[in-house]
Amino acid sequence: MSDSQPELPDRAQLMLRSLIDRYVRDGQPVGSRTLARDLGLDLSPATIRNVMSDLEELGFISSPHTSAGRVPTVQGYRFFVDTLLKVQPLDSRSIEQIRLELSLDQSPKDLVESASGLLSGITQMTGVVTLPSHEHALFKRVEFLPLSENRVLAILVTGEDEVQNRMLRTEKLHSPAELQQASNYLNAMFAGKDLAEVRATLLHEMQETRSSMNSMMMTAMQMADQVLELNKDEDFVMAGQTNLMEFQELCDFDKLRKLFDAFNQKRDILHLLDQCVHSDGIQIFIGEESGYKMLDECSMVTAPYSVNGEVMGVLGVIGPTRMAYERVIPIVDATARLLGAALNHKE
Amino acid sequence: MSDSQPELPDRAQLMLRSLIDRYVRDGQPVGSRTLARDLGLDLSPATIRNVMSDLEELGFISSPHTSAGRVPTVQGYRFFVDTLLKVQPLDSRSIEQIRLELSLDQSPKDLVESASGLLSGITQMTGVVTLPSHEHALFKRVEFLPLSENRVLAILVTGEDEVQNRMLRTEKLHSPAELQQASNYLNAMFAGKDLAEVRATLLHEMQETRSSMNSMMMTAMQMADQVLELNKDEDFVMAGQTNLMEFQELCDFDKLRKLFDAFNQKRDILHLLDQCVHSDGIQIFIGEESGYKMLDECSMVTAPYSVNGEVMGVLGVIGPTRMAYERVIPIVDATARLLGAALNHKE
DNA sequence: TTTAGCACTCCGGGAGGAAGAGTGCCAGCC
DNA sequence: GGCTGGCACTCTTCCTCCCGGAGTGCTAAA
Repeated sequence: MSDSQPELPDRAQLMLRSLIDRYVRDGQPVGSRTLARDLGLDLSPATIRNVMSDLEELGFISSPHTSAGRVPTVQGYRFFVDTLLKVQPLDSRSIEQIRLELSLDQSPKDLVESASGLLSGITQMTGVVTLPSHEHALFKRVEFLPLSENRVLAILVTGEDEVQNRMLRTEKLHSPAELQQASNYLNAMFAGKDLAEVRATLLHEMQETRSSMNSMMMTAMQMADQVLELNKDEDFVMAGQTNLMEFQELCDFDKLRKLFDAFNQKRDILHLLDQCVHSDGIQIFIGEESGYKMLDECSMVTAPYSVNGEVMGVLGVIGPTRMAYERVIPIVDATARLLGAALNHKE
Repeated sequence: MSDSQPELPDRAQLMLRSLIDRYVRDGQPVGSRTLARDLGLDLSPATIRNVMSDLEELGFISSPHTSAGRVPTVQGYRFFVDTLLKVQPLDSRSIEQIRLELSLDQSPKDLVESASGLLSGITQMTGVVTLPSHEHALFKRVEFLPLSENRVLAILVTGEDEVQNRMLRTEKLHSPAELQQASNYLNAMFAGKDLAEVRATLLHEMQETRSSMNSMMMTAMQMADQVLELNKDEDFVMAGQTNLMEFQELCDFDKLRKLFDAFNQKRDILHLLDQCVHSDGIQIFIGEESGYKMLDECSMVTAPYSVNGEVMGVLGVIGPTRMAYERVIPIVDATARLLGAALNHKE
């Protein structure tokens, strides 16, 4: 499949390109006459029809019914995106707009909100941004505060003063002094280390040196383990869901409902975004490619964003399959870079 | 107006009631024949028509067009809700379901999520619950953690171990010992007091005794003030927005979009909910009564929920004007009580 | 290889008509 | 005076039919 059409004639490529352009703009099936005009070459509709027929044979376009022009198929979009598309960099004005918006003094959480707002605002589709992962943040310190009964509040400070708290339930009551000792011990041991590494060390230590640990160390270890355990919960932020209601191809209450439900559920979307974390660079799911029915008529363009070379999360845009990929891709790309940069200034 | 029809004949009331019942069930304009059958009395459609004509005159019902039966107006619903409705308590099975769901060990935030989920699940409409106000929580203790530069992390523990943190920026660097001193001072001074009261005392002290304070006290006061300052942000949680897509009367993309946008915006909804905080008991906005265009075809049934007699927030249901008020009201009512109770167990 | 011509197909919209639902009003009945 | 049957009228909804437009595929010729 991958190399059975390495030599799709230039003219056919040009036509596919032109057809997609046109279809993206109008949302109407494109006929041979229209295409002939758009193309600018001096070809008659009849000629165009022949080539279109070839393109249909190859599965790049299809017609909704006998007399209705052609529409790109998923494979058509795929070919277009993979080999026809030349992504031009985003114009500097838009870049400045994004940079400006993200340069305001904001917490990481707010930055992420801004980014998704920007994505949806600029593209008029739905923006989505995962919260930055803490997995590889640096352990700075941990403090334990005794609460009532056998509950302890753990405060974990990471990286450049990101704070998380966890409520722990301990088996026995600990005095403030004990807790202080435990945190001192942990802080001395782990300060400046990568959280994932801390966790690994922790597990290892608890297995290997269990017998030789005194009870304070043991307590400290167990509590630290509890603190880090919950550290993997992922989440994302969305904006502009309702923008999707403006696209006729999605104007079906049933489909739309399934889509919105999936947005609220978060699970499936999260799973999809997860798949994009490790594809360094732009990742695109077109229509059914995502594997989720509710996204059958949608595409998703994503890019990971990173700080200091470490991937922190993913952001992207969800819209109808018929979207202006060459416009969306640079937007997503730029936003990812600029969000990374903005987060870096924080850290 | 209010007493020009104190004496709407019983039969007319019965008919209005019956008509609304029917309309709520079917969503179709109700004709005289149908109503005659529903009513059970031995009256001919012609008689019914006469009374309907009166009800129309009074503004309680109206007909979409000449030959289409009648539909309740907002005033019709209002009259129904205010004087015709007898709210029967919720059946014990549903109550148990709610109680059970809310009795799981959850944080207040999770409880609120559960409550809105329950509201939307049971009613098949949209559930909304404000987060419990912290304004009158009890001050338990505060801790300050020095971070880098001149930033300090303040941890405020209230009530029964609710934790909030705030990042403070202080003018000068404080040593850990100073911070410890400050928190000791504040904890000794305010433990067990109401947050609002703490705030008031704080402001008062800072004005009155400024000159006689030593710098440590001053610092402590200022930081405490900063901590409490941000304590008023309100927010709510929604569930089941998409349920509204199942109602034909809302199946207009434009209206639906405006509605969903308002849900995401939060501002207007929050404002509406705010109005319901102090109406002790069920509050109902029918159609345009809310004053917001996007809710013109919707109604909202709310009830405040409280802990120990102190109102903590509001919850409610948003659905089409044509909703089964006598079913929804007890659900909202019961959920409010049970949420209050569940939060009380926490506190 | 390209093109003009032609027959064919299918969608969309408008016209027309029939059926159904409901109304208002009137005249008669209890 | 209230209730009822009857009747004419209105308005929506749905179906069908039909036509025009758009676009196709095929063929034959340049």
